[in-house]
Amino acid sequence: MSKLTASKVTIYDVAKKAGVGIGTVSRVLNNHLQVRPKTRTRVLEAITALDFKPSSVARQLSLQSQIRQIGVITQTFVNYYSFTERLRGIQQTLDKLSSDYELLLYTVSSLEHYQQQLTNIVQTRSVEGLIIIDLELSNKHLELLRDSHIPFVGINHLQTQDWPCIGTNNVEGGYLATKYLLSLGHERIAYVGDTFVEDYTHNTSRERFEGYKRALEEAGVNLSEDLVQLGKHDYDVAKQSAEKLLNLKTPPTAIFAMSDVQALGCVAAIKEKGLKVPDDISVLGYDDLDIGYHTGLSTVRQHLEESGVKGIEYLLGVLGNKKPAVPKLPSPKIIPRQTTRALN
Amino acid sequence: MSKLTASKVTIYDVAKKAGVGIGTVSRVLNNHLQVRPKTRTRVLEAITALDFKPSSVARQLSLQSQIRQIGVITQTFVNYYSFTERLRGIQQTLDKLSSDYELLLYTVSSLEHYQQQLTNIVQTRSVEGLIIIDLELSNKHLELLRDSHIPFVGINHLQTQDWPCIGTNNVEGGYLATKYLLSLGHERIAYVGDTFVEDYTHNTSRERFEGYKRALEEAGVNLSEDLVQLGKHDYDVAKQSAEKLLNLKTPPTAIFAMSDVQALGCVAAIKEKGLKVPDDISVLGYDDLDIGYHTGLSTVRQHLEESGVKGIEYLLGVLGNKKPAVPKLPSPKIIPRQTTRALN
DNA sequence: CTGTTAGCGCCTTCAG
DNA sequence: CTGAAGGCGCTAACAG
Repeated sequence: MSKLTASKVTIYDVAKKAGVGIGTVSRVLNNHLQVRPKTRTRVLEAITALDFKPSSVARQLSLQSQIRQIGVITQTFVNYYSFTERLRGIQQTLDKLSSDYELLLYTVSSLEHYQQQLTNIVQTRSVEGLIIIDLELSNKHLELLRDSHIPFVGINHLQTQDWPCIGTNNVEGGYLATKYLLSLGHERIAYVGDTFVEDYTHNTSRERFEGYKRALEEAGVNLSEDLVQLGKHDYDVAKQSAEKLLNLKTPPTAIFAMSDVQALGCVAAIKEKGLKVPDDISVLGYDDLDIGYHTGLSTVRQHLEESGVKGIEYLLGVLGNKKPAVPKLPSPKIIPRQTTRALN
Repeated sequence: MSKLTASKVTIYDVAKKAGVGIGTVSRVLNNHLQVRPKTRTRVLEAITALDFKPSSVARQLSLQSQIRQIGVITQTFVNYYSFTERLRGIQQTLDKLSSDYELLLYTVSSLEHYQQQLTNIVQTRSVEGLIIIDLELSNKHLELLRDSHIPFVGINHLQTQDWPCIGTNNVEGGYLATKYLLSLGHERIAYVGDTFVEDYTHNTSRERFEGYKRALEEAGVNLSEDLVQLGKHDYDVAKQSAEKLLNLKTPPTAIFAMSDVQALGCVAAIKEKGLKVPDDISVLGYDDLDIGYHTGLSTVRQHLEESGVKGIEYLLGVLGNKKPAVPKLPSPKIIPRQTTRALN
């Protein structure tokens, strides 16, 4: 039978209950062995009886030993493959470079949520640095972060804005992808990607589409509306998009999907239709996820894991008062595998 | 030119520099708007000049508002697919059920590291609850955690030990998997899995192998050593294992891999050899990862995401002083897709 | 509007 | 071996 009240139990309560001073309680708590076994047990009993839990905050303040944490903030696990590979880079590098920091994971599911999290982070200062993945930053919140003096870095795209960001150029990636397909002789090239949105998330799909458009223009190929399929970032949705494409009067001979997962959806649709990849239709993904490698998917490498590595390296540099330049990632790169081939 | 010294700057320093009292500094810090704009700016200037960063710890102590965190501890991103799906369940459910907690990610790379992390967690009490994924718990550390009164729950296998654990029965899973292949007429069934180890990680591979063995025995099928290929948990390693199997005098007609990733490695090896899945050889994975779905892999569902959901639900229950029973997961379940078929 | 003061819960001297 | 007292950095309530 323990008390049901949740009111804070402090060492004072424990000391009183055990009939000792708080100093003694503190000593048994920290295993300072100069405590007579008997009193020690008395204290221990009092602790369990009262269900006492020491306050880590008070302890830290007294000890002058702040727990150090680095925050990672991203969307709530939609599109979590690329996030995971980035996180892996972050985690492993953090492990290698410093054992002082713990990783705190923030996820946001809406604009409000995002803003609330940012505000919260700034106010509580629970985190010494922040990595922002796949998310935009409004001027207001940019200022907020700046004022807080909490170092931060974005990961996804090239640094274009006024804040440090690590990633590759999505427009270039889309451009390269499309040029690659063009070079294989394809002209009816479809684009399967996320719906363009103007919200708190980085508009990756639009950027890659821009590159796609530009490459087509340069090649003098008409961009036909019906070859552009936008939808939710999801395997099944992409599969449906591909089905629509296949049902066109003149279906595409190649599909450029803005992510590997979506590309796999397209591949599935094509196979279900009884067609072959790449013999009948080529499919090119984007990301170069591990699963792309595992499935033989042709894709565009955007150096996901490395982006995490560089991101955390940069942040640790700032925190260490070296004034590092914002690192650069290699350009996106075509990785041809077994889902693309030249048009006969 | 800012100071290079890192010695703590406090509000007292700021107050002195700005020629005001600490109360005023606190007020501008917290936007208590009863500050004359002029003094406000003075304070702000002092803050930037001194590069003052308020102590979140002192603030929390004063406000009596502990930041609440839940820890997730696991191996450092080997085998991160299943971990990620579990984490997704944890994260989403936490988001749904409570906005009070943040997720803290611990990863361990060795036994020492693991023990150090646990000790650290217990001592600093930085976390109010702990989810332990794919990791074992020695009696010593079990006691450590118990003494700390930090609620914890394991995720991977069925509760067999003396501590709460959520997961499915791996022996049963291996058994079902093998029985399924037997029912398709296969007898030369290979097992591709992780090397058996006795360390801090949960010995999942051995458990599934146990089930495999049992099913073969029951069916009166001889377990031949050369059909058992153990190695690192890795796509490429599994691929090599499969290559070895294919080079046997009498290769297997079916492969049971202990994970989807390894199963995909086997599939790749078979295809490279010019053989077809499942026409020539059946491959059965384990996990039911999203990528299994994406690739049409036959597999054993172990309810990964749901394990995360139940894990965090349980923990939140304990933290909320309801005394929840340890949740149970549905049994492992065969998910036949396109990589298994009956032997002709 | 602003300076001063009393804690927040714990750890660490310093006496006894 | 143990109790008492000061202080960690900050907030909030209280006088001015």
